[in-house]
Amino acid sequence: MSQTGTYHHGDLRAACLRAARELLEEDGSAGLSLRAVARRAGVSATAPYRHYEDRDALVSAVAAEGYRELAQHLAAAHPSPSTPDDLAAVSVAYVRFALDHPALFRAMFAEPCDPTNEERVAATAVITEYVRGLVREAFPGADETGALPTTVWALVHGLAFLHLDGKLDSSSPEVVADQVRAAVNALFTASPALGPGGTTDE
Amino acid sequence: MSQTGTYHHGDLRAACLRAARELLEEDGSAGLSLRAVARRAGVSATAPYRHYEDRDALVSAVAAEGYRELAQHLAAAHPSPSTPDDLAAVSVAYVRFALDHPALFRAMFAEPCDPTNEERVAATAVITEYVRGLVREAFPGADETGALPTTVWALVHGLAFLHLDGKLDSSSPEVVADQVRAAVNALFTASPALGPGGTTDE
DNA sequence: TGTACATCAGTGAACGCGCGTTCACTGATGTAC
DNA sequence: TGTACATCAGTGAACGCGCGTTCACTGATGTAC
Repeated sequence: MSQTGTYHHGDLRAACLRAARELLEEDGSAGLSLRAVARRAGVSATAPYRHYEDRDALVSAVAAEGYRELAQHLAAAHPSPSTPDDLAAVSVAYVRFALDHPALFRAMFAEPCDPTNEERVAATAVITEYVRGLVREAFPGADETGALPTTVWALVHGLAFLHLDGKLDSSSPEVVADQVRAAVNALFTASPALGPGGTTDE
Repeated sequence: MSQTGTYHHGDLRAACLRAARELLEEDGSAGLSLRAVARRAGVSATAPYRHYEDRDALVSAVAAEGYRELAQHLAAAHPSPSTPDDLAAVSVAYVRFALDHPALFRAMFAEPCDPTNEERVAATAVITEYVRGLVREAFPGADETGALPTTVWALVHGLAFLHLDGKLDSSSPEVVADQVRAAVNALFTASPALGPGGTTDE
């Protein structure tokens, strides 16, 4: 436990993760290099190799951490939503997370990643199940076809990405939140005027 | 019009665009370098600079082309949808486009891009308006709040990205299409069991 | 129709850069006796 | 409590790479007269 502070770092693994997160937010995924991480952690360029097999392993670790944080963030918004409004609150939290950690969110979702990394695959499975589970538990009856959880997730995920990419008005958190709530509402309240009935023309 | 084929290329601008597209699909956005494009076009490393100011300009041109093609692809699926089923068909086309051109689609949407490039900004505006317009014209009455076009777009966009990222079953085009239709249907047919009525608890 | 010349679209050498990764190494740590 | 030694976690030089971009250049084109 005696750290001279010079040679042995103490917890370089965690320090690398932290540095990687910072670089990601500052310079985007292009700025996330092993050498930059080492530099920021105040350590030689090759030191991180003691803790991560290669660059991909680091990126996957960052993504996995992101998934865990996202799940926590959603749980904090509402631990067990049971009404459309509850679900809207969780949805707002999802989109907010994306906007607050844009590069991290992109790294989590918008990058081809090797499915070799166990930690990452596991973390992905956890968040996937968590999100689906939220909807399923909120509306157990509505899940006959099984499409609802996916629909809700896709809707919210799409909002997150469109905001991230500047395709929607993200000028203030309130504007974003209102828009997310409106969209989720649209999903859960029918638009009677549209009733297709038998308009299928094929 | 007399091309020796050696010195003057003829239409290097277009050839670069084509090469960039190919590289994108083969190696992902990481493979899209100006030098690789030049190599593939059979031209010296610096020749592309005659046609594109820098790498970003090339990427933006690729993205802009992608937007135009996406719009054409959607129009081909259904030129003027007016029922939920029509809209579902267009939605399927949207997701299919993403899955058929994954790296292009990512370049179009999942990458921070400079808003300086006029061509790109314009192309973005066109596709945005096109997509929103589709929904608005299909259901003019339903657009009181203005949320519906965004909701539909976000839903479909989210499905595209979740599929792209391997979070949903994309094993066959039919499976994907069914899922997209189911999701769009869920949006346009209410789930009466859920009716919130007055469950807002805030 | 022929020629002079401006312009255009390429070339290729060169620059400096940061990257991932390897390697043999060495200083610090902690454990067995 | 002291010491020998295995192990662990760093170092730093070095490799080869591909990149974006600059520069002065040159071959081809086409137009004015």
